[in-house]
Amino acid sequence: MNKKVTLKSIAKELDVSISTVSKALKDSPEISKDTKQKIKAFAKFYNYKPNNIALSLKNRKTKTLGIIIPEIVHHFFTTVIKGIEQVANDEGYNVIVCLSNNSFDKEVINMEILANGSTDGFIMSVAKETQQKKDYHHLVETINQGMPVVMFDRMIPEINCDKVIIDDKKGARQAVQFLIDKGAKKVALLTTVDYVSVGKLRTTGYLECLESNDLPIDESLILKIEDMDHYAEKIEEFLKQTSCDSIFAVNEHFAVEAIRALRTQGKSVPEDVSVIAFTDGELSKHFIPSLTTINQKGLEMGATAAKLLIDKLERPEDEKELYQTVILETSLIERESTK
Amino acid sequence: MNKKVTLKSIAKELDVSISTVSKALKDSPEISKDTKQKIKAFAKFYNYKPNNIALSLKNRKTKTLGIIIPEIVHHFFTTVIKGIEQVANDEGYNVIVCLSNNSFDKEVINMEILANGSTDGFIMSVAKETQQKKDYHHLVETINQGMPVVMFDRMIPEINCDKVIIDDKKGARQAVQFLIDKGAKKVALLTTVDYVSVGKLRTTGYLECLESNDLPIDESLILKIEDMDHYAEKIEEFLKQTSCDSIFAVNEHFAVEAIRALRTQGKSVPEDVSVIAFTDGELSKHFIPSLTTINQKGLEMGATAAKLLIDKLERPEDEKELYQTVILETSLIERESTK
DNA sequence: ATCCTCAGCGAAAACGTTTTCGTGTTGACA
DNA sequence: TGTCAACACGAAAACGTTTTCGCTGAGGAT
Repeated sequence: MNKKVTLKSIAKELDVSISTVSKALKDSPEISKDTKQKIKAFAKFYNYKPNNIALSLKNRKTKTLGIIIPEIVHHFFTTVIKGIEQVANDEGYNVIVCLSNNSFDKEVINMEILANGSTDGFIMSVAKETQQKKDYHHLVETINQGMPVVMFDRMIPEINCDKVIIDDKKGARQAVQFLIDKGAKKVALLTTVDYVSVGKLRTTGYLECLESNDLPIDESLILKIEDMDHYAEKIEEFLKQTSCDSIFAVNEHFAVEAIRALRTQGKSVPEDVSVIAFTDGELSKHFIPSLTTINQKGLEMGATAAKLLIDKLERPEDEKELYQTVILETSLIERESTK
Repeated sequence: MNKKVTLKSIAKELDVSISTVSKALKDSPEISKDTKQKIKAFAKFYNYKPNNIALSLKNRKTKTLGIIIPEIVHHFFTTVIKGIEQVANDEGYNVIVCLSNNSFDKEVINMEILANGSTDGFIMSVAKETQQKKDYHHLVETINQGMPVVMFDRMIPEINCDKVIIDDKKGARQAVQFLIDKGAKKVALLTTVDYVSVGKLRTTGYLECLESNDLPIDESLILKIEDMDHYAEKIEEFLKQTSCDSIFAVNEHFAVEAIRALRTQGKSVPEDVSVIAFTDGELSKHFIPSLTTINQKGLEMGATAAKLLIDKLERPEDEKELYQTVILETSLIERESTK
């Protein structure tokens, strides 16, 4: 087990000073050709690599980005991570991932731990509980400490930082309009409770679209799901006592369960009922029928967030106070679940 | 923007030495009650938190685990990460995630970067390309440097380190036996090329099971898929020119595409053909028909890997040479795709 | 009055870098 | 021979901790 080689050990071995080794490896003109060559050869032979921790301490930057998300077993979030990772890697950054599991406390703890030197900045989608509690002290504090934060998807309007989101309201309108254009008269909505920001926005989009098409808003066509553990039952029950000609679901899981419920009721998709969903994931692509969806642009969102963050990190101190919100365009992907 | 408070700044402000501050905050008996109280109050008020980087440098440990996986937009890998994250967090560790994208070079680079101080150890599933090339120098080197590595799922038998895997061969036998017990005579196999270790093992399991049941091995019932970009077409073509009464697929995507292909041929699942798959993911659960699967135990695998790694990290130097391979039991989850 | 003890605190090294600022040696030149 | 510049290198500080050791002064014991 060969111990790690350091500048010190090289210096000792070659009987020069640490500074000389450091300079030689950086090709400093201060050092003579002979010495440089000797040191470089030695370093290469023993596979010297500078210690990141020491560098971080010295430079006061870690070259790593902290990602805090509510959940990782989730297609959208993983595509975002992938997007982040790609640009981060290209720019020489690593990513350290923490999960809040939608818990406020875990989100706070994770932020506090990472904020103490472990990362240069954060990319995050806030926990459901945080949105519900409206307690943002951890966010405010880390931002005040000069640590940049970029929020994506589930963000908090009151917090002053960079954001990258999609236009959820517009996406929802796009989806519902698509159904209406195909002749829908009674569009059901499967959504989440209002304190989830994106759920609320999509609900608003749905309502706005009905209104602008002079269609009546029928509360009995709207299901707001709170308990994510038993949503299938809720949907089945809901669909039993409502008749609609199409369904707009705010995520693909709701859509799939709706289709399953419809099928047990003897209705088929898209012949009897059209279904459209937000979030374009694995299920949407492979399900039979495959799902017409509004693409949430995970990859792009992650990439944009990473760019915003790195840009801020590499900018001089005095230019950091300008925050921007990037709104990504959604697109509608037509597949088999609508006719 | 309040700058970070350090021991130094506290010491200066309170007109004591840095050592005194450090000791006071650690409740050392060396420091008088009065002084301790004063310092603690000050530290609390200004929200002092020790700098992780400085601690890492001092302690020569970072309390973070490096995860290197081929791909993150993948249900199995994310469940593994979740499993790792849970136990890591409980033990006070963070995780830093790197993606190899199945590229040998990226795997090597990621390892080298993280190995220089950024992490205390690795949990990894090797890239397909690495398995193909059989170049393991990066693994050997980091292990030789005294950095523990735990491999999961796709592992390399020749490398001496902790491993956690499932018994792929046994799982495959379990799946095929299940089909045979239900009356299958012609079991088709949808698998990957042989250099993917788990693919090969599952193939072997399939062959062994047929043999032990005195069923003939029919090469025309076996499809080995290399190009993961066009597997759907391959499967469709394959199923057109083979007739089978059941299918064993080494992952759920192959299974789903098989079902789709069968359906276009006018065959239904499970009435005409039974389908069973490895890897219990989102698709398996929500597809219609839902898939009978062999559970790959992602969560458990991640948790076990993390435990093994942390255990090794916190063990004294001289006890580290014993490597173990944990084999997780697979379980068969019966759903709608088999009869 | 002298010695010892001990409480309470500070100095300094160490972790591995980078970088600034010396410092000694050489050679050229007057 | 003396001066000066250039060259090649080393010492030391700094990043923020922890920890060992040493120091000082007060108080008690003799």
